[in-house]
Amino acid sequence: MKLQKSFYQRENVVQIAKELLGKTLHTLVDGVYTVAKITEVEAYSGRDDKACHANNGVRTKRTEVMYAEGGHAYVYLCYGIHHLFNVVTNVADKADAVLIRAVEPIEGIDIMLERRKKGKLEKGLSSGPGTLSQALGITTKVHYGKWLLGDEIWIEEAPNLNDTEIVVSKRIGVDYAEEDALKPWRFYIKDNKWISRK
DNA sequence: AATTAGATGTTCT
DNA sequence: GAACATCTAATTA
Repeated sequence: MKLQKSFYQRENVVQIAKELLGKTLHTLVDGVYTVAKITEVEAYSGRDDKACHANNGVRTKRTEVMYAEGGHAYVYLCYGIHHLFNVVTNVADKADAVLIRAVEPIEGIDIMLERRKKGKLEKGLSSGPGTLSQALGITTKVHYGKWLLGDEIWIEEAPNLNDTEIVVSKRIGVDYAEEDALKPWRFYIKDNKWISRK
């Protein structure tokens, strides 16, 4: 069962980010189906968060989808190489989003190995925001602005985790955001090996 | 084990 | 031109 609009369009991005842990991310690209469990996420807020690309109304071609209603995919190119996948949340014009940072491969593993040019299943296959996108075939070209209730990319329901199974930390790679870099908005599943880093 | 360089699109200066 | 929500392979210690 796909997560519905009502899940994405709530107010609290941080809460949504937490609840995404343990859910499954599904992609169907070029007729190939893959599934992976979300193990690590980060929340970004469109207001009062210097780490967010769309902070305080910054509106460019790249950030445009973040201003759409919750339930769209925000995919952008990082360092000119990596496609990073985000889920837009909240109602239109708020520009909140959740970055998916790591996943655990569930289905279509042979396809992921091929896309990543790896010989065997190992941590490096999909634990990291750039590598997970490559494993699942997510690209800016195909997925930027896609509606998450369609049949190319979507997330399916799963029970929420207990707080005791979730580890909280500050976000990765956002030191330039001054005091906002300290926000405890990164969450990952405790004792799961599919994590970008401790 | 830790550090570094190189890949390179989009945005801002 | 510089910085950036990164990853990998190579080099140094």
